[in-house]
Amino acid sequence: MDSKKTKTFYITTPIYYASGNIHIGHTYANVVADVIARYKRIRGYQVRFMTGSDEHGEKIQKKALEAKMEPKAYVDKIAQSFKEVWKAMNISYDYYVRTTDESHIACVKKVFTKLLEQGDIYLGKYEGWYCTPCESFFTDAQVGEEHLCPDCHRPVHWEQEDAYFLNVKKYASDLLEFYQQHPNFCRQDKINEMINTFIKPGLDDLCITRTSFDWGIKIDENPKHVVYVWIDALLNYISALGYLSDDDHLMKEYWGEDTEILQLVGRDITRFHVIYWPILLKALNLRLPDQVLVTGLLVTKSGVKLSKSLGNAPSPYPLIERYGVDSLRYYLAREMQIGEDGCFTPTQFVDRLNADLANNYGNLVNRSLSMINRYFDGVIPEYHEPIDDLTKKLFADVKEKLTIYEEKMNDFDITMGANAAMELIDLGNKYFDNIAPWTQAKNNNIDLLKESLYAASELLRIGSILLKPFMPTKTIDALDQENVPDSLRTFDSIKDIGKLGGIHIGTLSPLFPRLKKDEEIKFLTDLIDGK
RNA sequence: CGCGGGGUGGAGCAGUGGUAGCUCGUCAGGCUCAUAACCUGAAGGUCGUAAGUUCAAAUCUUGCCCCCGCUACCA
Repeated sequence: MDSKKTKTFYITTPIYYASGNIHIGHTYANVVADVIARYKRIRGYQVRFMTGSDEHGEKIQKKALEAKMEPKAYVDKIAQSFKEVWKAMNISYDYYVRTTDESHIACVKKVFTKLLEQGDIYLGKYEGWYCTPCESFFTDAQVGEEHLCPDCHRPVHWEQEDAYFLNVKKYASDLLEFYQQHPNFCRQDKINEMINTFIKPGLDDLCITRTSFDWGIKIDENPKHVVYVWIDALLNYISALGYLSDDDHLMKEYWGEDTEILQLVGRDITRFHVIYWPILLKALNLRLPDQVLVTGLLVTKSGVKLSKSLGNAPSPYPLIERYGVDSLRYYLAREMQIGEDGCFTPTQFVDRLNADLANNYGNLVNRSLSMINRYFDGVIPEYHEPIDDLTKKLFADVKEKLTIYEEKMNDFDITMGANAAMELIDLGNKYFDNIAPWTQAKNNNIDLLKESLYAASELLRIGSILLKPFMPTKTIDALDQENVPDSLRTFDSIKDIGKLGGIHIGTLSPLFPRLKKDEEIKFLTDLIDGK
């Protein structure tokens, strides 16, 4: 059925601003992307998964100054620290893009020149309320009626400077048409919000250069101008594919018409990815992504966004050390409803890990394999067609959950995908209770004992395969304990029921130790309240 | 009337016309293979509020109250 050509899939995360440390809010988006990337890979896609860092701008220049470092040295350090987090989080990105990469800089300059030549960029005046001591422009809303600087509270004055603008007005109608023709481009409520708030009142041309600082990409045509964040950061998605470079084979491969392109963005940067980025692509006569998936943000209980500047977001490291990376990944993927804001709370964290991972998945692995040890000296019984109705029903139910899992995952609803996998595992607990293998053993009903433990072995194998994208290491651990051969660990092998008989299982150890609720809540609360 | 999302048992959510459901928590029972786990059952909701449409509304209409996000060059 499948075409001979391998399907390609390009997935990107936001690139994070290199001004501080990564916190769990950032890790959330990358976990979502990683789960999707891993899922696509096991479904046979040729995947390119990219993340990176945005390393230019005034703020970074200031930060570097404070740290008494050259900006480049400063961002080198930050980028390195980001990569370390992604390594610790098991983020399987294929490429890490930095906006200070030579190739990126070259691409941005070429794009600027191209757009200037074709008339989509022009030189104009940028106007706004200017605070001289802060060297910053502010909007009407920011300065308020008093016309005071929102940072230092001193008076601001109306000021203008030369700046280049991107002619976005010209593309507004094209964009609206695109939205209409591609209802899956982005969630409809977000699109409506964008249309009503920004497009309908009339889009203003976007100011894309600054002269007030110089840590950025200087344009060849007028080097006192540096490219401001929009054009610089957004282009990462294609500069990293070699757009306009001598070697653009990746661009052809992953930004071609046949590629499925998924871009993850946080809700806070929706506008740039749903309005300006598509316009930029249209101006460059390039295709648009298939979908911009807006993920929610992690917020505190009172609804405040977790952020670097507020300092209210824990680092992922203590969580990884204490609970293991897979637990954190699972929690983020499962607890946060994708697309909705989610709230990191100690109670929910502990409850979720105990309920799903320790009590359900981990415990089922343990109890199933323990029985195989106890009753069959660690050898999985041979398969035969199920005789007992309960076993028949179990296999039917497994199939049903599997279908739901696929549906949800194909829609990138990883929250419900994880849920379906967990429900599949949970079938095993009810099945055991109904069959009561321990009773069958006492009654010497060996056939049913064998049938039930074989069924459980398959259930664990399938469940572990489904959970692989979420928990790449613990699922391997589970499959190792069951000693499943590599050939039966692939997604495609899920349908190969009946091949586990005769396997001598491995050494058992609890996958996820049950957490002591009070202790862990205290630990987590202290962590959030500031170390 | 700026735009949009939302108010469902203790917590988090599903549910777009026809006996109000899920997960966690709580309580009671069961089981003993397992990580004090697992299974079963129970308690607990007038579905923000007021009115309307309908044989029938959490679900449609309208008013009101409350929470949240966005409101433009702040990543």
